[in-house]
Amino acid sequence: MTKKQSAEQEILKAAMATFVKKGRHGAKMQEIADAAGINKAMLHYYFRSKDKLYLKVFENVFVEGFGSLHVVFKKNDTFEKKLANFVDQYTTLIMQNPQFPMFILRELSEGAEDIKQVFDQILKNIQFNLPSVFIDSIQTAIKNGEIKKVDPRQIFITIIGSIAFFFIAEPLLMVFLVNDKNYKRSAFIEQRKKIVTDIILNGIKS
Amino acid sequence: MTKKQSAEQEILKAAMATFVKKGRHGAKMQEIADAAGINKAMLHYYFRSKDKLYLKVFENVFVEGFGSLHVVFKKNDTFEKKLANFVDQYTTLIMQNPQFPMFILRELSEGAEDIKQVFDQILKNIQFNLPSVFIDSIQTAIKNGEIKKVDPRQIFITIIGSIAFFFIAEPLLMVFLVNDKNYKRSAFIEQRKKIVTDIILNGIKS
DNA sequence: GTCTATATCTCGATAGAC
DNA sequence: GTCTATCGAGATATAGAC
Repeated sequence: MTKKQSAEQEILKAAMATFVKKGRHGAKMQEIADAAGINKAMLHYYFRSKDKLYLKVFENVFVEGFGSLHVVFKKNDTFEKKLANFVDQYTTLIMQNPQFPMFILRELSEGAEDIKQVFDQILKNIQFNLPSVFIDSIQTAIKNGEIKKVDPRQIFITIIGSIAFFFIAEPLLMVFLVNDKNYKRSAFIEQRKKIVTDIILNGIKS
Repeated sequence: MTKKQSAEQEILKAAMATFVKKGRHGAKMQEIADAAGINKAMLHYYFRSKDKLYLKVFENVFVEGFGSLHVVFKKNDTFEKKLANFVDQYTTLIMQNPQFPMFILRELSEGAEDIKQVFDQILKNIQFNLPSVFIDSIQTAIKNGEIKKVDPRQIFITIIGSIAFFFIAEPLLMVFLVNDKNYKRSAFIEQRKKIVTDIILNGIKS
């Protein structure tokens, strides 16, 4: 039996799906209500306004999607294994919600003031230290002689970008990949994990 | 003297800036009119509707921003030089309009039907063959023994992603980079050209 | 071609019955 | 808590004078 969720949870779920797909202004309250199978007035009853609902969604997406990602880096291990592990885990995480990265980046790129404030607040609350954990780890690997002396910030961006870009650009990439009879999404993504790890590791190892 | 452009051109220019920044639904006609220094009614006079203006903007952004990019690959040269050249040129191109990639990907990700149709039409008209030129070039390099046997589609995505991701994610990355007193955007981007080229080349060379 | 005024419509929000 | 009906703001679009 599918356990009936509370109306509030149903709304939030539907709102996440709708905002993630269409963005802050593209998504309509009626559309969210329909997706939740709930009357439009209830959205206001539970969340007061579209803005408040939207900000709640943004927070949820960020925390659910990326909040615990730095945990992947806590192990003591060779940089090679840390990298392979991270690429694998991060890719797998995104695969579950392929539109999350685009949503976060899109909303930040619009530069709305209220989003900036909420975002700062989120970062404080969840102690989102992925970059520093990451960069510390890279610096250690450089000192150990595992990898070449390359600006850790650049390596960080290259790793994250190599993983996330596929999902961000997927609708565009599909235009070209879909001609390909060999294209199978899940296999391609699995292949991608390995290749991204290989390229970056070979690209920076001593 | 600044040569006075036609009203139509002024509108299109303002519409591009506004839609690129705020997206299809975030941008308002009044805002565009103000940016163009032209009465709002003129927007409808020249472009009939917001939808039509928006689709025109999408087409212009894509063609202006990426339409001629494959030209960079026409030279007969080593793969190493072709890659370095491409990274340099593509980065420089995006730097002139850093928000173009996000705009294109964002609008495609929303999956609106009219955009899909216009997009198919654009691809036919401009013969956007960047991926095939790219992939052919990679396949040749594999046969020559210049680089390892790696799926060219994956290499393509990695190269494009490594370049574009910085600009797509810039508002997010700034949160972390800005603490850094050493951070100078233009220098960072120049440094990035070299590092991306190095990582990928070392990552895949035989 | 350009502008003012206004019509039309979409959508977020609320009132009030149940 | 939930629903129907409706309001009102704001945005697109048009009419019509110049």
